[in-house]
Amino acid sequence: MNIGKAAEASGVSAKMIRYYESIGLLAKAARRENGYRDYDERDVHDLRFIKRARNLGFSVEATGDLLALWRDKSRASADVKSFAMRHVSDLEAKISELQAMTRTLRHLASHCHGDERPDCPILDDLATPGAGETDQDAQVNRAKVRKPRDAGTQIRSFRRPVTA
Amino acid sequence: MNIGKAAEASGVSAKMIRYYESIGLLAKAARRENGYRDYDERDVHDLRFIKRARNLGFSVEATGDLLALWRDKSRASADVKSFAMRHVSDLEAKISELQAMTRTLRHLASHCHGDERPDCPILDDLATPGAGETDQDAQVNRAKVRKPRDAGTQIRSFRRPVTA
DNA sequence: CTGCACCTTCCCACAGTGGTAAGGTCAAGG
DNA sequence: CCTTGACCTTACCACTGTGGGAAGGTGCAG
Repeated sequence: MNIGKAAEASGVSAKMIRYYESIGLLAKAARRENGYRDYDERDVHDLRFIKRARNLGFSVEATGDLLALWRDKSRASADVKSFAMRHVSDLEAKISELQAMTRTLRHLASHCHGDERPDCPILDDLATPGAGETDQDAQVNRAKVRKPRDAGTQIRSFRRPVTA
Repeated sequence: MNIGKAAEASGVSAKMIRYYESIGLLAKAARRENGYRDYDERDVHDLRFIKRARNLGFSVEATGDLLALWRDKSRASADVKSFAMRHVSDLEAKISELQAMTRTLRHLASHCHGDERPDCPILDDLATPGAGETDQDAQVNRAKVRKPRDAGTQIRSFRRPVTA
C-alpha cells in the first residue's frame, strides 16, 4: 500500500506519516523496488492508534509511550490507567486555566457598554497595573497539553509593525 | 531604565521584550550611547499591558490588535467588546474540546481494572477502528487558542525509537 | 510519448519561549 | 590600574506539530 492509501485509510496525512517515521514514533516503513514506502494493515492500524491518541490530546511523545504500552503485552492495566489519568489531570488543569480566562474576560466585558463611546473597562483593565490577574489560577496550571491541529483556522489580522 | 529593570518591573522576560520588539509588537526601544535599550514608565506600562493580555490567552497577534485599540482613543467600546467576546468564544471552543477528551478518557478509564492484569479497555479502544472518536466535538473546535508559556513543565519520557 | 498523479527528499514557515555563545560596558573593590 | 561580576548586545539553536512547496523520479493510461 502506498503512503497515500495509508494516509487515506488512517486519517493521518502522508506528510505526518513521514514525520512520525522520521522521529522514530513509527517504525521505518518497508520500501519497494522503486523506493516507495509500502504499508500493510498492521501499519495502518498503528497509524489509526496514533491518530486516536492525538485526538485525545496526547502529545506525540505520550503517544509513543502509549504505543509502547500497547505493544508490551505484559504491562499492568494499572500502568495504563495511571498514565491516562495523569493526562486527564493535565487536561483538567488546562481547562480550569482557560475557564479562569473566560471568567475574567466575561466579567470585564459585562462592564463594557459596547456602544459608540470609546471608554471601555476591558482595555482600562489591561492598562491598569495590578488589575485582573487570572494568575493565581494560571500559576498552578503549567501542564503541557496543547491540542494538536489548530493551525488551519487562524485569525490573522496583526502583522504590520505597531508603530513604524 | 535597562532592559533588565523593565523586565523585572513588567514581568516580561528580557528575552521576550527583545522578541516583541523584533516582531513589531513593541516600538523599537530608545538606545543609549552604549547601545543599551532604554525604557521609561510608558514602555513598562505597555509591557504590562502585553503581559496581561497574554495571561488572558490572547495570542501575540491579538495582543497587537488590543494594543492598537487601546492607543486609538476614538475606537468604539463595542469594537473592543466584540473583539474580546470573539476571544471568549475561541476559549470556550477550546474548553469544550478538552472536556470532550477528558470525558472520553475518564469513561475508558472507568472500565479499566487498574490492577496487575494486562488487559485494558483504554488501549483496546485506541487500537480498535471506529471507536471513541471525540471527533464530532473536536471537528467544530478549530479555534487558535494555545495558552502561552507551557514549555517549562514537561513530561519527558519518550525519545527512543519505538522499534529499532 | 505525453500528461498526470503519485512518490521521494529537503528546506521554509508558523507561535512562543528558553538556552547559550561571543562579545561590549560598567561599576565596585583590590 | 586591573580584575571580577553583573549586566547588556546580537545571533544562532532547540522544542512541538503541521502544512507548503520545490526539484526530481515513477508508473500508468491514453
